[in-house]
Amino acid sequence: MAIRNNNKANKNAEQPRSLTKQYSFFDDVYEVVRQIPKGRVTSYGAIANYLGKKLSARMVGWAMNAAGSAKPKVPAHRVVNSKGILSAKAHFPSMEKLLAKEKIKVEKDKIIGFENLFWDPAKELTIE
DNA sequence: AGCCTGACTTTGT
DNA sequence: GACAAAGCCAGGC
Repeated sequence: MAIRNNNKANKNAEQPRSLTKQYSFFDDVYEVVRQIPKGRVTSYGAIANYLGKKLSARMVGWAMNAAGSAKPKVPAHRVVNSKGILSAKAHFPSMEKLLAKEKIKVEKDKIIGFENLFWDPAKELTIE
């Protein structure tokens, strides 16, 4: 499918995990999510894939759960599942409204023109 | 340490 | 196209 992206050259993530601070895989997720351009969306799988595919898409969703408590705002509303459905809406009801502000049309919890608005970090961010 | 859960994805029936 | 099952790995208890 068009959405899938078996990128394998992303092992060398540019995210420094060292430093004195505690590093979490969550931080990577937040960072990627924040890179999502306004008016565009991506999927959990795409993010997981970008972070190294070793991870699973569930972790991204799990990270989003904590994202609500993240200090910098994380546009979790721009992250949906592979079908373009607002699966996160159940935990983040305001996302539909936020999407509307970005001119993203949603019908029955599904993003209209999802494939067109899809933003794949592994592709768009040009990994090295 | 061990078991359960989860904002997912893919594959098979 | 709808439903079921398995794989995924980090956190919470």
